[in-house]
Amino acid sequence: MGFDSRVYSLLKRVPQGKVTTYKEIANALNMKGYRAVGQALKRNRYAPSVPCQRVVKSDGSLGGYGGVSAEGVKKKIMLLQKEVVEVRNRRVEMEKYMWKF
DNA sequence: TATTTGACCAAGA
DNA sequence: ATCTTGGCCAAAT
Repeated sequence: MGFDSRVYSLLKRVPQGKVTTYKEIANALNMKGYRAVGQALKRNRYAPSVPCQRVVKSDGSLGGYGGVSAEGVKKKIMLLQKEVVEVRNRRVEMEKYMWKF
C-alpha cells in the first residue's frame, strides 16, 4: 500500500455530515507530515469515491479542492452544504462537525 | 542523489 | 483579526 492509498482508505471512513482535518489524518497515520496529506488529496484521481470535500484545515477554514481555485472551493462548499455541514463565512464549526477516528 | 514544492499548522522573535 | 516564520513529509523536478 502506498502513501496515497493509506490516506484514501482512511478518509473513506469519515461519514457524510462530518469533516476531518489534514492534521487528523496525519495523526491517524502516525506521522506529522500534514502537508504531505494535502498533496495526496491533490493527487486524488478517484474523485467521488474518496470524499475530499470532508477534509478542512484545523482552524475550520476550508483548504483547497481541485487546486486552490475559487471555483474548486465553491464546489467544495456546495458538496458540504448538501451533506448538512453548514459553511458560514467560509468556515465550518469544528466542535460540531469534526470526526474523530 | 539533491532540491523544491505544496489542498498544512502553531506560535508570535 | 491578519501576517510571518520555521517546521513538517511524500512526490515531483
